[in-house]
Amino acid sequence: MKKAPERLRFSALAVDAVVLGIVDGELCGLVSEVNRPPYYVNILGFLGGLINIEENADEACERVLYEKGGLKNVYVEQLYTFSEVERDKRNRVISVAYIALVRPDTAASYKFADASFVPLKKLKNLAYDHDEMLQMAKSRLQGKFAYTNIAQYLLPRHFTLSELQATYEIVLQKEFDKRNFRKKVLSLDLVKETGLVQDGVKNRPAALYEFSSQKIKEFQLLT
Amino acid sequence: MKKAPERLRFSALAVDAVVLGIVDGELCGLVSEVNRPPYYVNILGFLGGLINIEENADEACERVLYEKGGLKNVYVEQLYTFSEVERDKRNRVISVAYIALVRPDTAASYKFADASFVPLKKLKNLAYDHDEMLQMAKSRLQGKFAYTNIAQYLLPRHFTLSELQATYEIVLQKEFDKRNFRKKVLSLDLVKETGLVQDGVKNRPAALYEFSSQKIKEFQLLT
DNA sequence: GCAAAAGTGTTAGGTATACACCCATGC
DNA sequence: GCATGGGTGTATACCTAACACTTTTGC
Repeated sequence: MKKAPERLRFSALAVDAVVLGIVDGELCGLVSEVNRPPYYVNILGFLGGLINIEENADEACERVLYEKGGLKNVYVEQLYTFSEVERDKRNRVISVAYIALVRPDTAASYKFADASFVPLKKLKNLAYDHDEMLQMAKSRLQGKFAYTNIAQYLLPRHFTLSELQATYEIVLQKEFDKRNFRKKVLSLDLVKETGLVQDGVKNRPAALYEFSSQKIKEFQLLT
Repeated sequence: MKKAPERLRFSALAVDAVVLGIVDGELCGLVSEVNRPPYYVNILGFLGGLINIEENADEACERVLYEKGGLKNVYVEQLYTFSEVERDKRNRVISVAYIALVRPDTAASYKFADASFVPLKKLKNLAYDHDEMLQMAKSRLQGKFAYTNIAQYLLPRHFTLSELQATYEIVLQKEFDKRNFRKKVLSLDLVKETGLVQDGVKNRPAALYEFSSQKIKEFQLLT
């Protein structure tokens, strides 16, 4: 593979990953300290890194998630490409942004370098154009929650219907009626019983469910 | 604005535009001959071009649409970024793809260099990864038709409800009941009457409507 | 008066919403 | 036995889907 001719190669290419997960009932984003003097110091930003010559953007994202976040096998999807000329004040950098979703076990016990999960409502004044990235990631997630089974990537493999409902309520910022919610997810075949029940809880143990399909599938709106 | 350091600048950056419009009751894409020996000869592809150092991807797309397609003031939205290492066999090129929509007057009388509107079902074996781009553009358009007022960009400013219905049927490849369709679009306030009627038709003239909002707005699903 | 497309209402079935109490378990 | 969250049914309003005939115009 040849490089492009010199005059056409003015920009670096990066990926940024908006990693989302639920911690203590709140939707959180994974951020770390950005330290790029003189413009970006004492400021938070999402994980990001440059694309290498031998990889595509998806592969770069996967690598960055592992190298900078210690994350492997997480759900990712491309979000949007940010290309404002001055989006990085130091150099021209075009960034392909991704959304990644992690399950609660990963998010709750997260420990890697200086990266940490911070509730979205505390994520303001991030580095570069990461505020905009976050807004877009949030709307995209909410959109997909309504008509796909993407919620599975924010839940453990087995979960109770109350946990599922809580996940929807946290992401969509909206409450659901317990009975109607259950009827809906069951009638859509979104989830199915595992036959297992909770263990070690101090109240009546709930039945454990799993998603019917591991693949992203489209459903009717959960408004 | 400095360029990025040399070792980080291996790729050219391009935009490609999947321009869609309806001609003779068919959804068509705007393609032109690609002539890039030795790999891409006698083959069709969407309009595309390189991003310049002083512009962002949206601006590059707008410029390419004008320079290579003679198009101005058309609706555009970013679709997806294609970054496979070998997507262009000559050089490493990462491309930010866009969807653009043109109104029937533009599409029907289109004439610019060798570009032309070709029905989607005839667009096979396009250059680069443009087949994949087209599939993605088509699904995106169908998705947005179902829950936004994006249809306005494929219609004239004033249109009859039958034309609106035909547009939905062409894009979604699905027939609607005339009475139910009308009830739906009116109850959603998707469109409103202009008070005008058709002129010069040899049957009963239909009332002309316009979209209630010029901005992209979300609605309930038109399934 | 005929051809062509416009325009219009009703019914039935299904989906969405609102709402309150009993159940199983651990302590 | 009490505190905690689990689990369940019904009635109503609303929305969707199916369906056919009359109206207006140009020629």
